[in-house]
Amino acid sequence: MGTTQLESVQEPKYWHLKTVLSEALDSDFAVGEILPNERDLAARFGVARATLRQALEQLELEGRLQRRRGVGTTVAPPRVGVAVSTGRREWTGGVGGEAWQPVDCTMDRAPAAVAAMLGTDSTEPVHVVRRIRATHGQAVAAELLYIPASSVPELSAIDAPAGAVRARSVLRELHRLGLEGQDRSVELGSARADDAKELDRLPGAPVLVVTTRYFTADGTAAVSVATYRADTCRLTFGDSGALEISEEEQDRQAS
Amino acid sequence: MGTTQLESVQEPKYWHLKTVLSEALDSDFAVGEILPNERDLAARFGVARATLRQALEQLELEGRLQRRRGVGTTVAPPRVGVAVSTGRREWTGGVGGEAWQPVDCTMDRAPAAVAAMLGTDSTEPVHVVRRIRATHGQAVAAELLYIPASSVPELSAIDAPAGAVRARSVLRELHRLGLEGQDRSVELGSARADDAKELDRLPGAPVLVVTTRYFTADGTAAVSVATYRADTCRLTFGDSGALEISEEEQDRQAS
DNA sequence: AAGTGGTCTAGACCACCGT
DNA sequence: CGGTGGTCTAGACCACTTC
Repeated sequence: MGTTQLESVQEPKYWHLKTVLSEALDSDFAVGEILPNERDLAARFGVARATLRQALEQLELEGRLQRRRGVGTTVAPPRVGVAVSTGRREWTGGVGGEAWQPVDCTMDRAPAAVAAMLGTDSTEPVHVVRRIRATHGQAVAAELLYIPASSVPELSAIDAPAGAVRARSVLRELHRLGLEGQDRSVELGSARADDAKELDRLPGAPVLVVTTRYFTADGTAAVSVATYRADTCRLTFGDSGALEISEEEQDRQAS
Repeated sequence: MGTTQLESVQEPKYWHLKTVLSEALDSDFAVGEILPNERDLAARFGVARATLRQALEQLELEGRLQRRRGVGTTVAPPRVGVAVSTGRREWTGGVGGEAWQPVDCTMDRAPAAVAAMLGTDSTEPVHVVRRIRATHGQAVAAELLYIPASSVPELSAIDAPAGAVRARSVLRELHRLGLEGQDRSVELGSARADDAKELDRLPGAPVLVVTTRYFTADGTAAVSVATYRADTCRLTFGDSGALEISEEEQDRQAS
């Protein structure tokens, strides 16, 4: 051998640990089952707790585990597919478990990045609608919708009472515009404190940030920034007439 | 000693640290600039290196920083938008920086999850085409394309030499089928060792996993599993005639 | 060889949940 | 209250890159 490297490259302990645990999850555990606590697990594998935690963090990132402070670590169900399709009826939203639920509506300055997309002055206040999306009774996404007052001129005179009621009227106005198209992007982020609270996660939890621009003939009418729980969600996109899997079908497959 | 009276707020140190660093990145650093090393930074902020690292990890996750072992920590450029659109000409791919580059083609068993989507027996070997996608000279994604032999019957007799040449001929056959649609999903994952190597990252690095099913009239013709670097990529989807931003435009905006 | 980030340890205390 | 995961420390050594 001499100068050549050892054939078995040294694999980090936490990586090997992750593999072992992953296989154990497949064979020895059922969804929802509680794992031994971190101190016991670390002792069983003969590693420090920090090392064990590094493996658990990876598995949680991959949606295999769910950890809750004060409770324990459980085996997570498969990720739920969430449709982020070219939704024609996006604003209204069905009454089923799929719906966006308006929570609040305020008037505020848009963040610089959003103002740039809207093509407005960043000091000009815009309508900010907060919506929550739930599936199977679980909150999966929190959204902030930014709508320049100029996009919904009818509303400026109304000045409805704040809260969900006003949110709905803004959405109604927006729906009335007749949107011509949209433009989406997805990237990884970490949950802000307010979003984390809505999603029942700790601040900094990994999220998929979906940014959508809504167009009318006049230009960008609104911008949405939606943060989806990365641990529990798989975003699905319906392309070119492909069959979009329905919620009911998913439930059947799961059972 | 333990905790000093760090304000009355119970904000974790690493979280506060992340905020401070993030603001410093905005004001005091240019893209590409090298930060002080972790030991110095930790000392400067009066925290343990592990705590400082927790903050850096978050910032790297958000695409603000780039860390390389043996080199240092640098300020990352804004994430590059990568089109994952309803690509009609997906198989061929232009010659520009946007292209998928075929690397290899083997015959192997598909993973169980892929076999399920293909609707084939998981023991039946399929063509496995490996492709790399690069933008601006940077590898951004690694893909495995699974194609049942039954989808490309013309090819079974040919048995071209392995490698990129065979990969290209398989893609050509697939292109000839006339695909009717596709079905995409995006989720968070961690890079396998082989993908990590292609993407110049460490194993376990966060990636966006884009799974695509390609349909013909007969059913699913192929399944692609592409892993994009989550730190450097923002996936963009062209919906319903929306303007897809071109690479050239992005470059102009960046400057 | 020197310097960087990556891994690992063995503790400690804190915040939160259930009982 | 006891038990859980979350944060934090002050070290140590390793793998890698660069000079």
